[in-house]
Amino acid sequence: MDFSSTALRVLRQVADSGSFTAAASQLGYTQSAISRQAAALERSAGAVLFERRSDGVRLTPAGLTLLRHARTILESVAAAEQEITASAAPTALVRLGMFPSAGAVLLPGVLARLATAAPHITVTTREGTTPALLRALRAGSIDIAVLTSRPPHRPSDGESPRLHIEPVEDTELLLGAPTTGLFAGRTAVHVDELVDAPWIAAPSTSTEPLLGVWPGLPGRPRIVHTTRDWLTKLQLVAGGFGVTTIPSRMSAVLPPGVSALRVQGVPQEVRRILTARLPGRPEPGITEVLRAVTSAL
Amino acid sequence: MDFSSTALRVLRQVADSGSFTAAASQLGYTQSAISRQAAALERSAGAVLFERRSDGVRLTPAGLTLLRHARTILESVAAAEQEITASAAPTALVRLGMFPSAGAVLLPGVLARLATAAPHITVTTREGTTPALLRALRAGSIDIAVLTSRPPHRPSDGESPRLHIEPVEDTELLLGAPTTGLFAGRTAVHVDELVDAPWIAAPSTSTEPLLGVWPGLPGRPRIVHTTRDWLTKLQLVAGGFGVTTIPSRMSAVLPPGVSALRVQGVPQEVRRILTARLPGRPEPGITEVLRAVTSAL
DNA sequence: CATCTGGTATGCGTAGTGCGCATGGACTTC
DNA sequence: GAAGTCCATGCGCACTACGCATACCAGATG
Repeated sequence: MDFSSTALRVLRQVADSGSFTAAASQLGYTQSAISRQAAALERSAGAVLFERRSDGVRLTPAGLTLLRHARTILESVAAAEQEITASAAPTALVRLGMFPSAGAVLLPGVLARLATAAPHITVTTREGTTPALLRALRAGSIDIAVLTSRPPHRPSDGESPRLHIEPVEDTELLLGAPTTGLFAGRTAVHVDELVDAPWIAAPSTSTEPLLGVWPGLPGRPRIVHTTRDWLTKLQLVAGGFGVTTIPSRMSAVLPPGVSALRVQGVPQEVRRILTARLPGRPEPGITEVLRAVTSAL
Repeated sequence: MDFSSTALRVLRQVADSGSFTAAASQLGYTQSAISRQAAALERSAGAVLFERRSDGVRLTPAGLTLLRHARTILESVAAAEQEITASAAPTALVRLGMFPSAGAVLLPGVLARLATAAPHITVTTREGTTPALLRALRAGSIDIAVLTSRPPHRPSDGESPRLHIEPVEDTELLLGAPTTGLFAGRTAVHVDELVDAPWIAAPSTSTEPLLGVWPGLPGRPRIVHTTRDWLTKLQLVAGGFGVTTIPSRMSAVLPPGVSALRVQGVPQEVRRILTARLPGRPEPGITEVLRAVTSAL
């Protein structure tokens, strides 16, 4: 019989929320994850803890028993956390989440700016997709999310609490192509030249609009490599193995052998960079970091 | 900040034992595992908890703080366990650990015997290597270990507590070969016929004496397939893709196409089957299962 | 009844974690 | 300095956690 504190938190939240789905959105997980956590908890407790009903979940007697202990355990955990972190250095911590290419193109600028403007702030970062970052934000595991969106820039999702969203900059999607070869010496290409191009894309989950390939091309694109890592992508392009899309700000950090080209013959592809945070008055450190993100661009 | 109860148990045991190594053997882990658990615990607590000294480990102030809370948390966990299992059915549970091929050749017999002789006993089983089973036994996560040993049958390991070990049966190692083909119609082979045979072995960790290949053959054996699974092994043999060693008791459950042959020209290879349990007077359920194991053979 | 709208379970694929094995470095003891 | 402690760590493997997509189920609504 072995419990992790996350499992106990799940139990508590399910008890408080009355359903797996609600608990999931409170905790920043998907419903699937909560369902499995619940099943695992029952397995490790050796008893049925949840009574699944058509309108949600209620705790069985065994579940209520465990809940009682879970609350005291979680209190102890919180107390321990309190005591231990109290003795540590009191530097302000801001947890930043951002879309993957932000790490290369704007994180260094943000950190550099903060190092002089607000050296007492410690920034930790993590990467993620837009939905993952929004979940993390609502769950309180990050303080700021740096996102991209494509037009039309509707308010991302309709869940509550409404997030405080602020546009930072509109940027243009460009084509990353080998400096030598087919497009050598050019500064732009026509979209018709791309229909049969070999693309280097991100692994897609069939739900996302296929990152890395120019949007709206007719037919099925010819994807020759897939990788999540930007350095890999760019080195593949430099090696002449394909082309990929790049945000315009990334042209500042392209390795030798890769050129950024505009694409003509179609309307500009605009990507908006924006920040999201929970509503209400932010802590001063968060404001400081938001300012650094805005001005680093 | 997220703690699993195993991590807290590790903390407590390290505090009580005074070293990672001692805690490891108490808890049935390797030293390596404890070292990593400790590092992970420090990472998740965000503080240095252990002071590594040349003669062991002592807790830092932060470690002592967490230890205090860990004890109360573990008490709550134990209390929860108590309450929940108290309301469950009071069937005796015996946890059996055994070497891999025992599952096929003797577990069915043991369970059948128990079903009539002691139907109130619930038996759970797991497989493992001899050292893993001995660790589990000492750690209290299994009640009985069913092991094999090869001569000389020395007392397995010298650690304390001394285990209560009882031989069950001596059995002979045989050769599993395709019924048709090179050895068709034979009941025995000479060891010289095996020097260039294609072997189907278990994946070896270079520390074990290479299971599945006849021991003591000159030269390096020609291993054509490796698998841990007995059914796979036997089906490969049946298909004529190689030969392997089998314990003599398994000849009762060989699939069609596989024959068990004696090996001549060398002394019999004897494998002893034995049971191990912690010393002292065993619970009645354990005695019952031990008796079933002995008499099922 | 058909359908829709809440809910939970589950197959699948992937990234991450836990752990054993082997080894290496630091320190103590003889 | 040789041997015996101890802890840390690279490697490989199996397992787990989780997200996505989908299936399924019960009650409300047409």
